[in-house]
Amino acid sequence: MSATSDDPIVPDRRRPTMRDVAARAGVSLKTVSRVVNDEGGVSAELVARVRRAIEELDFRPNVGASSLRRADGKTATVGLLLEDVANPFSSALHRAVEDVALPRGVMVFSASLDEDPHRERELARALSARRVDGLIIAPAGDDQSYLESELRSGMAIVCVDREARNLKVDSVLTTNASGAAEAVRHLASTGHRRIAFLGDHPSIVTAQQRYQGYCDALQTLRIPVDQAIVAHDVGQIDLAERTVTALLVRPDAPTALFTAQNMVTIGAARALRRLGLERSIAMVGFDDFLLADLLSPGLTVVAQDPVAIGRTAATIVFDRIAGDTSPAATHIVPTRLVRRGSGEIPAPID
Amino acid sequence: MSATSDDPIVPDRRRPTMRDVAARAGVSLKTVSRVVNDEGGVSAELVARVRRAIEELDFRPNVGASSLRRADGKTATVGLLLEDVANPFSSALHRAVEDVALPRGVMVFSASLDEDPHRERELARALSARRVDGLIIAPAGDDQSYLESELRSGMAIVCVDREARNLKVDSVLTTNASGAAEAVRHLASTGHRRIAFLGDHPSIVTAQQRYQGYCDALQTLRIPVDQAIVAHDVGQIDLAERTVTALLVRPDAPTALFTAQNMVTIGAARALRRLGLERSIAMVGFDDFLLADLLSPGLTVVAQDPVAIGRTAATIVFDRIAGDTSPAATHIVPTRLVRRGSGEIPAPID
DNA sequence: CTGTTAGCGCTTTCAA
DNA sequence: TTGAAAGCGCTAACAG
Repeated sequence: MSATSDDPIVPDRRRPTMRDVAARAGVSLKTVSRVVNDEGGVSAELVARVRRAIEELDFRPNVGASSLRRADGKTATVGLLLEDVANPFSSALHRAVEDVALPRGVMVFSASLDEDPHRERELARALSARRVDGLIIAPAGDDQSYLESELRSGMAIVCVDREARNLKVDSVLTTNASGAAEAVRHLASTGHRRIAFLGDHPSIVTAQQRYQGYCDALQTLRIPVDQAIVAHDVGQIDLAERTVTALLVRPDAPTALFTAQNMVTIGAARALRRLGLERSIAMVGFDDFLLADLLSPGLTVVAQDPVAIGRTAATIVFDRIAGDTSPAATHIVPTRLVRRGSGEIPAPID
Repeated sequence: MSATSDDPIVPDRRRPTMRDVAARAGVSLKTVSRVVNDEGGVSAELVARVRRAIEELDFRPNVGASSLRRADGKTATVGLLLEDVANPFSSALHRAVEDVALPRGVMVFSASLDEDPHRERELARALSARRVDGLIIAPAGDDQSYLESELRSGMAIVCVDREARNLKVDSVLTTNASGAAEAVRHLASTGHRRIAFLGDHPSIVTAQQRYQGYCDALQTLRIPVDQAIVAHDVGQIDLAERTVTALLVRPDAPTALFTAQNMVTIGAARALRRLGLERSIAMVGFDDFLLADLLSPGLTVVAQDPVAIGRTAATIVFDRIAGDTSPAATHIVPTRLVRRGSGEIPAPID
């Protein structure tokens, strides 16, 4: 459905430039530049005249042109490459970055990588072509050496969620392994010994680290890892749902689930609900989400802190842009176990 | 926590330019330009030599510089101004815009307005200074005439979710009023006559339109609007929760709720759950969200289609950028009632 | 097919 | 305190 108004949209004006402003104010180009950039050293009267001309012409400085000539070459833009701007983890992180960038007059380019290494390189190239001052990236591929030349030519780069491979840059990470281990120990503390692992594709580093944490915890508890109740690569809701359903009808079904990714957790919750088992099978998910407390039982999770990750990464990027040349460092943002019910269902006594 | 590696990060190289590439390949600047832009009319041998030089130097064209000189002045960037990049509606829309932009080689600047008209103007100005080819905006303020000069100088502008005031541009809107009316009629169809309205601040146009739909439906049903069970400006989860709780302990409490915004719906669901009334009080929310089907009962909603809105808006922007000068039009993306249980609880027989 | 010259809008450098 | 000239990296317009 669509309604149409009357007159066509047609641009009818060339944008005014500093030259136009200068002519109108009866001053030189450089004086306008001084006023626009608050450089000082201009008489009050000329400042007023220039300001008025700017108003009248609706002049907007062209930051592209200014950064071209400027000594430091800064564009006052940064790039943000995330898994998917629409997922809750990414978008919370995005917002945190924005909150650091905007007060500094910096705009952010954002885009989604979809776990596609080729797409990662394309987008990094596109951002490089736009001369972003900084880049915050959650790498999709397993080799970031292609960013070497950006780094050497002065682009500030910080990795979030996953560290860069073959590239020395700052990174801001979650405690994936120890968080996963905590989830498993928590389940074991109420008697569970058959705890299933359901995670994303193991080519994703964080998925691997969470699996590692699962294995570590089981080993400490002297519980053997049983591949029959381990499922990798079930990172989509419906896939996770089907897998959990299949798992639970087995004779030696698990009594507890550790779901190592958001979509997996949701799929598993659906399966439990459909089977009427949500109060019998214990479950802890990795990564929190809105509404997890509204389900019945509430969903126990190991919560990440995407806002802290984004804020930290952005702060580092701007420090680097401002000239910090200290060695690259890794910053860890801890996870937190949030008990809501699903993770506190005890193992059957049998 | 943070771990440090060894060598400091220090830029050591000026970015190569076309001039450098030309020198290395032993050709003129213009030949490099031709190769970079696939203009054709260059011998295979020179193309190869230029390509090699580009590889060796790790040259990246500077789109800022090129757009400065280019006749059409295009920057291959668009701006996206949303309510909050972290909320599900905005971020789904964001992703849809990205999916239209990236295949065309266009990068997107995104930012959040937080319902702040001043912030809207600041950010629009920042995007204008970066010479975005197009702007997709969900207006926060009630006057967009300040964008007039951008429009006249050729920036393609499309509004989403809310229409522009005092500015003739395309807009892509949801059926707010009729969707709300459908929700109310749906509740009335199972006998409800005391249906509460809980919405966002009425200065927000969409909130107003949804309230209008609520009133319209009641009028058609010959049910008087009772301000005692109407609450505006409860757009935060905890506020909505408290308000619903207060509403339900009244002697003449409503038997059904229409919650006109996402956060309101969530707050109301929490209140119902806390009061143990989730199977007694009917409820329909405006705007869908992940997991609404996992609650018990499942949440009945009037679903918007942020992906369709974003895709439509982006397509229009690119048509405009490509030269479409037809009159501004309004495009409507319909809502859809999704029955999941909460909206089908009948009124008590009393 | 290839190259030269000028200039996009701005800041830098230097002179008045 | 003010301004003139040069040039950032690139493409347009024109020659050869």
